[in-house]
This record gives sequence, structure tokens and C-alpha cells, in this order.
Amino acid sequence: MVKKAGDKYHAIIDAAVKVIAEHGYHNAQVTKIAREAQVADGTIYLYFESKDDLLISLFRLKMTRFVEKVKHQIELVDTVEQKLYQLIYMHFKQLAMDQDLAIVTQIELRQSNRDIRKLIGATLKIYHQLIEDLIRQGIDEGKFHQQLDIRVMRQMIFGTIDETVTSWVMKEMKYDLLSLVQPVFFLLMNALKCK
Amino acid sequence: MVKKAGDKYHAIIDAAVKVIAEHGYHNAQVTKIAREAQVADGTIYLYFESKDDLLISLFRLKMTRFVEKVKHQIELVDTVEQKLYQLIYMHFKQLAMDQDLAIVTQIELRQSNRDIRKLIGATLKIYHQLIEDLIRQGIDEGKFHQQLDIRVMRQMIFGTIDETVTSWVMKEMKYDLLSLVQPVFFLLMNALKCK
Amino acid sequence: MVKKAGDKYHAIIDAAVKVIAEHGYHNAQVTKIAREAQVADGTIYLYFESKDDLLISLFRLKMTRFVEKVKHQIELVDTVEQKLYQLIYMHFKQLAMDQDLAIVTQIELRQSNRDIRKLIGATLKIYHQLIEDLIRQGIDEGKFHQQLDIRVMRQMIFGTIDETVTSWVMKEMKYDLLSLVQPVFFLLMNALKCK
Amino acid sequence: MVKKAGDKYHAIIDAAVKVIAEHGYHNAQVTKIAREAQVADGTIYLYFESKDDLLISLFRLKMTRFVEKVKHQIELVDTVEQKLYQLIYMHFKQLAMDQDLAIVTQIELRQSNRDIRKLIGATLKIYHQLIEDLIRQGIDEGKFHQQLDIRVMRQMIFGTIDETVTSWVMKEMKYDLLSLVQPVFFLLMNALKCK
DNA sequence: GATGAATGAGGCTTCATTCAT
DNA sequence: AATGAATGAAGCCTCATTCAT
Repeated sequence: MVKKAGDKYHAIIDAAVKVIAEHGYHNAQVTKIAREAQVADGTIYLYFESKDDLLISLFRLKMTRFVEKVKHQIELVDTVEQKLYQLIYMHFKQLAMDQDLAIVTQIELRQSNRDIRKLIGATLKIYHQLIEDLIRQGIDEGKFHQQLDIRVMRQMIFGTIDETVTSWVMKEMKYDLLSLVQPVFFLLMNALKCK
Repeated sequence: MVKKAGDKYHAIIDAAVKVIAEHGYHNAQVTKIAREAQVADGTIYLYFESKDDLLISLFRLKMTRFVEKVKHQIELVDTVEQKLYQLIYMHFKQLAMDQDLAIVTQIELRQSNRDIRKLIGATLKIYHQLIEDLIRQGIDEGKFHQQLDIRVMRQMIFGTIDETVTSWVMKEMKYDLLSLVQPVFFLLMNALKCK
Repeated sequence: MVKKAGDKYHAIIDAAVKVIAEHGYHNAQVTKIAREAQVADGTIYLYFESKDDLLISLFRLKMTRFVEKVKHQIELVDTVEQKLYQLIYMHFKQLAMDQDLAIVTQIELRQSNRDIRKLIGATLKIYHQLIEDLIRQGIDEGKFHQQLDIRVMRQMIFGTIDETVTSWVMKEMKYDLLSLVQPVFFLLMNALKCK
Repeated sequence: MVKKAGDKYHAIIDAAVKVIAEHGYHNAQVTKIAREAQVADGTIYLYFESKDDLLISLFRLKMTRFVEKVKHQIELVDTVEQKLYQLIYMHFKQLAMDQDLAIVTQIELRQSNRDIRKLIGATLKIYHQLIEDLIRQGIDEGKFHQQLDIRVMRQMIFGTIDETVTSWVMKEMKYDLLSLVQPVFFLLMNALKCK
């Protein structure tokens, strides 16, 4: 397999995102992706072991970048409140700016098979970790409840954010996702903060 | 098409749930479902127009019952707090008791194709409606925040509950889902309540 | 198998003609024919051995009646010219009056499988025989050519008549078939007569 | 879809003709045709959209060539008598030389479904046109009857020729079709000519 | 490295026929 | 005699993957 460095590696991944967003997971045949990437069908197999490998790589690449950006932005601010705000803002911002990616991650990729889902689950753990670190900081600083299960808190944060994005995608992105940063932040802070 | 009344209608749906839970959405062939239901392949087409129709019917039937039970239980109590508690409790309870159904609704059915997902979305609206009614009651009674978008509140409630169940399923149901009723309820009340 | 005498025997055959004319040979399922005949699916198998048997019986019954009528009418006149005229007239007349039957015999039944076609061929022989008898009379009376192969003459008569009807059916019976009796008779007489 | 130029396009069509002639229309499964053409099942779908498309293409290709040859041969002679003779001769000659094709066009393809039959009808129009042009020439030259409907004349010519071939095929080609060119020509000339 | 024609396994669905009532 | 729910065999087509060029 060729190293990832090549232009084509990213061209294929981007083509996959576009094709899946446009035609749906079940209509994203290898041939279609190859045509969109302007390579031959066989070329895809020089860069990826299988179609599954392409999809996993796609999710991993995009997710890693996604998390990296959130993480980087969070490190620029100090208080846990600001960090949570940045997390929600960056999450919404990135998907609002790349609507194809939003469709793919919120809807289409969830239709993939078990093995892919498992690996996606593994990739998501990094993001979950990030959220749990944030929660721990909040608890340490005495700002968040101490008795609550961190996992449950994380599930609330991720669940709320994820459901908000999914609803927005399902409504065909007809409203401004970023306008929901504020209310979502408010609700989550309310839920978590130690009064 | 034969009427739904027959034993076989439900036998087929139950067989489908079991086969999908066991083998996954993409390995739930009609032949497998038929064998599990102890009918011939063709018999399925006496009760359902297509495999898609079977899956949609499955979800609609189970979801309708699900919502009916939650709705019924909620009506037995008065305060909005009790209602929210019952909602979470019933949601977790029903899926904890029918783990095959949990796998199917949380994981496998989300892999279905666009058309099925659309109809599933329509069915879910009933549940969303139920939650929003509950929120409105809370607002009317002056217990919940008034300035917040009801949709965002609903997304938080549903997103948190759904993510909690999905995480539990992904962890292969190794812990007691019902033990999370209390903390989830606490967090959600915290988030919503007007202080 | 029940005897043919019953009402249902003919009800089923007539239903078959109607269903095939309406929906085409490949969409004439047993269930549809049964419903049209107002009997149960299984009842058909009390009167016919198989669907093929029904179709063969249908053709044989209709064909026999058809030929009988032509034969009877021909016997009422003396000269071979009058007989040929009656043959063409009766052929066109009967199909013009029963357009469903016309569709079935000219178009749909020709789509049936090999075995049915073979038996249909056998049934057609009676009609061929009738035509050849007529030709022989013409030759004997010194009115038709004597050197020509009777089979070729018969093929011309039948071929011309049959193609004329088929063309009419293909044109959705938009013109009056009976207006073609005269010209077809004229052409055929021209061809055959000894000058 | 790959272009028709490839060897395989014709290999598949020829295989289809052979399989249909040998096993009959209803027993000409895609798998059988593929095996005969020595390609994989899927390969057929690189060259044809569907099985129907293959059958239509088959008929169109063979029919077009057929008509082209007849047309070409007719143009080599001047008088309408010679042209009619060539038409009959070429028609019989081509089918006598390719008996598989004869079986397919006279018997099996007529068993195809409505859509295929419609397109076959359209293709046949070219041939009908050719015959009618010939008739018009005969009339213009004062050799054929002028009062007769050209359509009826064409139906006689085509009907007689077609029935002659069909009878020959049904008799399992046990006699020499070409020996019928002369008598058929004689009969048709007799019918049409202005005396 | 790149191509793209060829492969072939596998599944949904139809419908003539049966048989318990 | 009549019913009609149940049967199950059989076929068209898709598409991820390969490999000769």
C-alpha cells in the first residue's frame, strides 16, 4: 500500500465524503468514489485495503482533525466554563462549515456495518476522553457536582450536542446551528454546575 | 395482504428483532428471519410488502407500544418531576428488559437505508412530542426555564437518554442500566429547572 | 377433476380471457383469474390440471367454437368464392366482436411457453385443414391453380388473414376490421384463381 | 456501460441466440447465456442494462442487418418483379442459413413480454416500410393494382412470407425453405399484378 | 504506480400449486 | 365441492475486489 502522503490519498477520502453526503451510504459505490476522485477503481486499493478501510480511515482522519481543533481551542482558554463553551462552539462550527461532513458523520456513517461501527466507536473514545477531562477539571475546581458519575455527565454533554446536530441535519440545515451554542451551553452548565 | 391480526404477523416481527439483534442488520436475510419465525420465505410477503416494509413495521409497532407505555405511566403521576422520572425510568426499563430490542433500536436499525430512516424519523416524532408536552407543562407550572427554546430542551432530554442507552449497549450491557435513572434524572432536572 | 359441465368451468375460462386481455399474459396470475371468476384459487385446480391446462383449454374451446362457426357458415354457400369470402368475413367478424379474444389469440397467447404453443399448433391444424379443403375444392372445380403446392396456398391465406388481424390489434383496433374483408378477399382470389 | 465495439458484445448476443434457440425463451437464464458466451454473469451487465435490453438489442441488431441486406440486394435490380423476388429470396435465404436465428425470431422472441414486443414492433416497421416502398413502385409503374389499400397489400406480402417461415420452423425445418421462393413469388405476383 | 474490464457470490421477491378445514 | 393461507424453488442483478496490461 502506498503511503498516505500522496495527493490521491486525501483526494479519495474527500471524494468519499462528497459522494456519501450526496448519494447516501448505500449508494456510495467504489466506482462512484473513484470517478469523483478522478482515479481508477483499482487505484483506491493501492491506498486502502478495502472499502471498509477507506471508510474507517475517512472517519479517523476527519475525527482526529476535529478533535485536534477542539482540543487546541480549548487549551487557549482557562476556565472550565470557557472550555465547555469552546467545545460546543467548535463542534457546531466545524460541522456548520462542512455540511457534507455533517451529513456523513451524523447520518450516513451510522449506517455502516458492525465492524466499521466498532472502529468508529474506538475513534470516538478520544473525543469522549476530551470531554471527561474537561468534566474532571470542573469537579477539581469545585465547579461541577462531585457525586455524579463522570460517565453519565459525559453522556449528557455528548448526547445533547450530538442530538442537536443530528436534528439540525435532519431538518436539512434550514436554521443556523451556531445560534444554538448559547442555549446548549446554558443548559449544560445548569445541569453540571454545583450550586 | 393478510391482516395483521394473525399470529404470524407478530411471529415474523419478533423473529426479525431476534435475528437482527443476533446477526446484525446486514446479516438479517429474509431466509434467516423466515426460518426463525418458522414460516416459509414467501409467507413473509403475505404479511409485509417487502423487507423494508417489515423493518418499518417492526420499528413502528415496537415504538408505538414503547411510547404508549411511557405515556400511560406518565399520566399516572401529577408533578412534572415525577413525569420526567417516569419517562427516564420507563425508557431504560423497557430496553433493559428486552435487550434484543435495545440492540435493534440503538444500533442496528440506524444502519438501515434512507427511506427506512425517514419513516423511523416520522415515528420518533411522537416521542419527541411527548417530551415537548412534558417540557411545556414544566414551563407552565413555572418550574422550568421560560426563555429557552423548547426544541433545544427536548434535544437535551432525548439526546442524554439516547446516548446513555447507546453507551450501555455498546458496553454489551455489562452494567445495570436502571441504576442510571437517578443520576440522569438529577442532571436533567438540574439543567431545566428554574432556580 | 370436475366435469366441464359446471358453470365455473366456463366462468374461469372467460375470466382468463378477460384478465389476459387486460393485464397481458405475464401478468395473468392464477389469483387474478380466480378473483375475476369469483372463485377461490384452489377451485381452478378442481377444473384444470394446471395453469397451462387452463390456457390450452381456453384456446381449444375458443378455437373449436371459432372453427365450427366458420365451417357452418361456409357450408351454407356453394361456390368456392363465396366460401372464401365467408371464411374471411367470419374470421374478422368474430374477432371484431370479441376484442378481448382478439388480443388474447393474436398477441398474448403467442407469449406462452413451448408446450402450450405446441398444443396450440395442434389445435390450429383443424383450421388449416378447413382452409386446405377449401383450396382443394377450388382446384377440383378448376378455379384455382393446379400446379401450386396446397400448403403454400394455405400459408398465404392464413398468413394474410392473420397478419391483417394482428396489425389491427396492434393499432389498438382503431379502424373497422370488417372493411378489410373485401380487399383481402379480392387479393386472395387474385392470387389463387386460374386465369 | 462499455462500448458495443468489444468482442464480448457480439459474443453475448450470439450466445443468447443460441441458448434461446436451444432451450426456449423461458429457459434462457442469464447464467446460461453467460456460460455459453464464456463470460461471467456480471459481464453481461457491462454491455447491457438488463436482460430485456439484451433481448431487444439482439432483435434490433439482427433485424437491422437483415433489413439492410434485403434492401441492398433489392437495389441491385430494377424491375419491381425482380425486387419482390429478391425480397422473398433474401428473407428465406437468411433464415435458412441461420436456423437458430429463425427459431428465435419466428417463435421464441414472440413469447417475450409487452415492452420487448413493443420495441420489436418498432423495429419491424422498417421492414414494413421497405415492403410498402416496393408496392408503391409497382403501382407507379402501372404493374400493381391502384385501387387497393397499400397497407392491406403489405399485410399480404409480410403475412404470407412470415407464415411460410413459421410453418417451416414448426415443421422443424424438415424441408427446403428456398424451394418455396418460387411458388410464394408466383402467388404474390398474381395477387398484386394489374391484369 | 495506475488502469478499468472482468469476476461471481449472494439476496429479495414472485407465483403456481397444495392441503387442512 | 370449495376455500385461501401457506409453501419454496428459482432467477435477475449488484458491486467489492482482482489482475493483466
